[in-house]
Amino acid sequence: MQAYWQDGQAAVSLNSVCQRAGVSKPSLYKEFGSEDGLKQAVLVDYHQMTMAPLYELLAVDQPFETALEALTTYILRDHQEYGMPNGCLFVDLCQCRAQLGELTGGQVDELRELSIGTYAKWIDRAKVNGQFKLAIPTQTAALYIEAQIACIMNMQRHGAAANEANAVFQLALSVFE
Amino acid sequence: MQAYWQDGQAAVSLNSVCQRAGVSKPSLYKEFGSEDGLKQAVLVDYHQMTMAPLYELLAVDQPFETALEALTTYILRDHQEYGMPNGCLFVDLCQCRAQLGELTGGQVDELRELSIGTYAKWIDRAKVNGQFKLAIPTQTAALYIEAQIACIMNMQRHGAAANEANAVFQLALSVFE
DNA sequence: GTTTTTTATTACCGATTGGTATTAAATATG
DNA sequence: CATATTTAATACCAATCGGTAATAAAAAAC
Repeated sequence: MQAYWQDGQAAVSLNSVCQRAGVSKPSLYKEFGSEDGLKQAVLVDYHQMTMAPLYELLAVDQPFETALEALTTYILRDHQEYGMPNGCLFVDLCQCRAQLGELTGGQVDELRELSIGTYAKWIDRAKVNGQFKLAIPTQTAALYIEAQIACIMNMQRHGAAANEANAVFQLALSVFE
Repeated sequence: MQAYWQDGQAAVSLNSVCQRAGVSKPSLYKEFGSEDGLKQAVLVDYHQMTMAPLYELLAVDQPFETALEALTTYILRDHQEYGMPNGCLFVDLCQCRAQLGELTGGQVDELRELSIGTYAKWIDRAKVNGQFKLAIPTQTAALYIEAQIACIMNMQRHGAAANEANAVFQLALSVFE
């Protein structure tokens, strides 16, 4: 996960993974079956570690504005502080969707649906509570949030200054205020 | 250019380029020196064809709102109609910046500066004319525009429905209204 | 303590990568 | 027409890719 996250999934070979993990190639194949299987397993782990917490955050019953702030704080937290590479492994995988194997590709699709569905539910709740004032379809808003998160993850990974990325993200989310 | 644009620069080998172009490998090397040289040349061409027109659009002396509409129209035009692949070759290269060679990487940096600089000049002009009301640094706004364009190009390339991508982009640019 | 069974390693597979030396074809010169 | 010169294609290079068969080491069973 560390290697894929840090160097970009497409730039990391199986050989280098084995070398880095101090594991022989047949051992890795015994465990994951194929490169595709490894990537899928990594993605599931990554999702559990870094994305699931965000969904829980949005499931909490609190004012839309408060949740929006919590989301912003979570997304813009300094990865380095937690010993994590910049950027987002999931975003990286989404962008290379066409080059992925069956397992990883399917997992990506599944998690994208989950992601957008979570945003949509959150927004629908806010609409019911009268806290979401914008007159746009829920789906559009959900896609917008997903896109903006991906956008900022790309900026962070590309090495953009933290304050610049933060400013861009806050500007993007200001449409909801 | 067609191959890189359509399939993603990283997924296209030199061999396949030669095969596709009906050119032998030594001939290609005579012309471009290396894969790095080919990609740089492709990028320069791509920029001239699809990005330079946008800059010219922003250089025209017209109200900010009008230019914003022109920008939106240009960005959201249907690529298929013009026989172009979806997405943006430049955005693709930016996202793989770390994996690029010296020539292509340098060219990417140069064109990114040009791109952001162009947006910044446009916004500064709008500020002087009192047409840009938002109280944010020019650099932030320029980065924001670049990010939103990249964002929508990614959506288009990923196969998002045109109306969804359009809605997201228009929502993003609505912060300037 | 010897034999079986499991575990993990080395060494290899064909395919493909970017890149070139060598050779054949075509053009220009005499 | 024959020779020199340029142009381009075939055939090859080492390195690396994902993946696996053969084999050595360790653990379990007797």
